[in-house]
Amino acid sequence: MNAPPLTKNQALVFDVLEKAEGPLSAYTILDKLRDHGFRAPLQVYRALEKLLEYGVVHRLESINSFVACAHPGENCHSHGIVAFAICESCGQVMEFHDHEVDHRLMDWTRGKKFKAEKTTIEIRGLCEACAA
Amino acid sequence: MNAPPLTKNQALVFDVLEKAEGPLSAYTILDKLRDHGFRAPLQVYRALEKLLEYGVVHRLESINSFVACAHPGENCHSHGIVAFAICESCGQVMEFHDHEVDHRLMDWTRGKKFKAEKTTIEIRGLCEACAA
DNA sequence: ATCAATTGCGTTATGCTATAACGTGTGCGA
DNA sequence: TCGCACACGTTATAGCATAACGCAATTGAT
Ligand SMILES: [Zn+2]
Ligand SMILES: [Zn+2]
Ligand SMILES: [Zn+2]
Ligand SMILES: [Zn+2]
Repeated sequence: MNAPPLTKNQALVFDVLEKAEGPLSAYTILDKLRDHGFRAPLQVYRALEKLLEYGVVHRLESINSFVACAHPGENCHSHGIVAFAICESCGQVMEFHDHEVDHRLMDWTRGKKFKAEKTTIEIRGLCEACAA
Repeated sequence: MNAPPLTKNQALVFDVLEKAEGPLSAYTILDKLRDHGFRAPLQVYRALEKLLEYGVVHRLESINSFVACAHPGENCHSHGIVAFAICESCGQVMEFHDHEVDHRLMDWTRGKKFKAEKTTIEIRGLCEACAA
C-alpha cells in the first residue's frame, strides 16, 4: 500500500507522531491536537487506521501506542517483518528488520500450514543510555 | 521462577485457562468465576500477575488475552523466547520456541547494547483448518 | 509469646483504550 | 442529477487495567 496524500486529520496525527520523541497513545495524540479542533478519540483512531494501512505508522501492541515509521518515504510494508526495541525507561523506540528472523518464522508457519497475516515482534528492556 | 503451590484464586484462574480452548480475556475469566465468588477484575488480575511470574500462563499482547502455557510441568521461562501463532478465526493458539530466532534477536540487542527484558513474538493469521 | 513485615484477599472507585451507531457534507463518475 | 464512497463530527458505550483503602493470615525474627 503506497501512501496517497494525507487528509487534514491524518496529516495532523502523523505530524504529532513524527515530532514526538517516542511512541504516543491515541489519547495523548488527542490531547496534543485539541488546539487543532480534535474533540473525540475516534478522530485519532480513524486517522491512525489509515496511517497504519499506508505503513507510515506502526502500532506497538505491548504498550498500546503508536510510532512514526523510521523509514520516511519508503514503504515499510515491503521490508518484511518489523521489529521494535522499546526502552521502558526513556520510551525510545528502535525499529529494525531481520530477514533471517523472518525466514525462521516463515519456515515455522509453512511447516504448520499457518497463514500469517500480521507479525508482532517487540523487545522491551533498557536502551544503552538507560541501562548504564 | 519455579511455581510454588498456587493459592485458591490462582488455582481457580489457572484451571479456567487450562480448560479453555483458546486464550481468554481477564473479564471473560472473571465471568467464568463469578459462581466461585469472584466479583472484581482485580481478583483475576492479581492471580494472573502471579501465574505470569511463575511462567505457567502467558499474556498475548496483541489480543489482550491470557493463555495457559503449552508446557505443563516445565518452566517455560527456561525455553528462551516464546512465540505464538494465533488464529484470528477460531482463536486457537500454538506456542513454540525457536532458538535461531532468539539468537538473531539477541545478536541485534547485543550490537545495540540494548538490555532485553521481555520479548513478544505473536503471529496472527489463520490456522490450517481455518485457512482452507 | 510478640511484634513487624509480607502476602493474599475483598471492595470501591477510577482511569485508560477502543469501537458502535448515527448523521453531515463533499466530491466524483454513471 | 443521482448514487456512491469517503472523510468527518458527535454521543454513547464497551472493554481493559489499576489505584487506594482496609482486613486477615502467615511467617520469621527478637
Ligand atoms: Zn517502519
Ligand atoms: Zn532508554
Ligand atoms: Zn509456555
Ligand atoms: Zn483457526
